[in-house]
Amino acid sequence: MTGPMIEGSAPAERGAREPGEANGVTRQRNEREILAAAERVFARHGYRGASLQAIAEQAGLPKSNVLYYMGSKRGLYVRLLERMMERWNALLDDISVEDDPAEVLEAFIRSKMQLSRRHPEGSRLFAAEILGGAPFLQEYLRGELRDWVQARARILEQWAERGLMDPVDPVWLIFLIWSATQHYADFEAQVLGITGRDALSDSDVEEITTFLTRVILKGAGVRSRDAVPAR
Amino acid sequence: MTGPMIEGSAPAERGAREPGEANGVTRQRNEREILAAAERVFARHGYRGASLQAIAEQAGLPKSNVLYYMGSKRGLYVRLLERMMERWNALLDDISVEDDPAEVLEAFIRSKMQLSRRHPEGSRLFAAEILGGAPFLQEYLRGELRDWVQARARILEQWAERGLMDPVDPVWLIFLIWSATQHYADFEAQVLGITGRDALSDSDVEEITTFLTRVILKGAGVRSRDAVPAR
DNA sequence: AATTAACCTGACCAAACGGTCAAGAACTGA
DNA sequence: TCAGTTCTTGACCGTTTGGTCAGGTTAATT
Repeated sequence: MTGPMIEGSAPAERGAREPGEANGVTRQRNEREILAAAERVFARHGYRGASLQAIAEQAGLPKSNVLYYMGSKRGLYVRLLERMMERWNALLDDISVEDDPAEVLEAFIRSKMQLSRRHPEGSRLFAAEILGGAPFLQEYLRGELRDWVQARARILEQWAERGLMDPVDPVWLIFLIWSATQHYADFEAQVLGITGRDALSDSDVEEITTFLTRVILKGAGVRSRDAVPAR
Repeated sequence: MTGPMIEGSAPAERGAREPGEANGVTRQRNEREILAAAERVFARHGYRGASLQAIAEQAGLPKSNVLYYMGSKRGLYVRLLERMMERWNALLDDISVEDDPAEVLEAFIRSKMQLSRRHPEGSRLFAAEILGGAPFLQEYLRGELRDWVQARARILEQWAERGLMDPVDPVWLIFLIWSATQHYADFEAQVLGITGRDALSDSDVEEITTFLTRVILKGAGVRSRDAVPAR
């Protein structure tokens, strides 16, 4: 465990950076290809089940080349997790008690849904990590993410106190939104199998988002500050 | 692919069965131990990531013995999936349009929640299988399970027509219940990390069940046939 | 006491695993 | 042109993988 959570995560500060661009360009292209391939393979098979050989093949490179850029399997995996956490942290970063509950909750559902849709592999990678007991993310869960949830829970509580929504447990409510949206990435195979679709279209996603917004907001008794119940 | 979904699943029809009971007892005990250990390991690492060595260690047996009883890794995995599907199929097997929507939906949420609680490893095993693209369960999803969902969706639609609930898409509603309940098994590590608990107690589960029932039923506009809004 | 079936397991196998390394190819700025 | 860096990759290493097998122990049946 030589530096967990950081290991192979700072590709910028190594060697010279100024020398033109060409080598930087090559590195960028290959790293992008490797990260994309690795995200798919890790998402599908989990950390242990993924093989560098499979990742290399999907990236169209020899295995040695993957190790040249990423250092180790562990480092590659950690780097993917960190990238996904960054995407997650960008979500709903600034909300306050003064905001409109309906607007905020709809924005939360909508942006979470889009995160699952834009990065389905990353979403599944995260799910696989948690499913396996979160060996790499335990600190993050008990620290950063916990604070994130607690802060938003407090706001929900204050909304409830002001009568803007029912006095439901805010943490359970956040988990409800979380699971409902996460489901469409993680359980995609099940959703497609049951609905008989090949893929979810944009309009499917829009329909599901509207459905979730309506049911969850109504279920939590959210009253919009303006009488308009969200477009 | 020599006989998918069936392979190692009929241990009864082999050799003699009548000869007393002692050998049958040994077999039962060892198989139980192996299945339990395998469920844990497969749930944690997925099919590819799980090793027979790890399973054998957890079961307290040499690797050869595991193979003696289970034949192959594939067969063992399939057998676990089938066992989990049986548990699932026992859920909410007989409902009709004449039933009370509130009662049925609460029973669904409650029994699904208990399934996740009673068999968390099996639940995670199933999740890992779906997460990996459901290579072993595709037929099941597109067949049996699809029919199961469609049948229940039709009943929900009829309830909506009779004005017993809002005209929401019944399939999305089933997925919502599914994801919300599944979450507490699959994302247990996250739930515990964020809430700062060591484990979910019975009363936690009861509280969550009540919360989910209230929010989802209210959100779907379910009106109990009797005016009583579910105990 | 002898037979037979069930159970047990260490030794072994080819393949795949993550990772190392040296040697060369390709491109860089001077 | 040339030194210097980055990039590329096949060969290789020790370990682990799923699976086989022969030879053994144990226990019920005759």
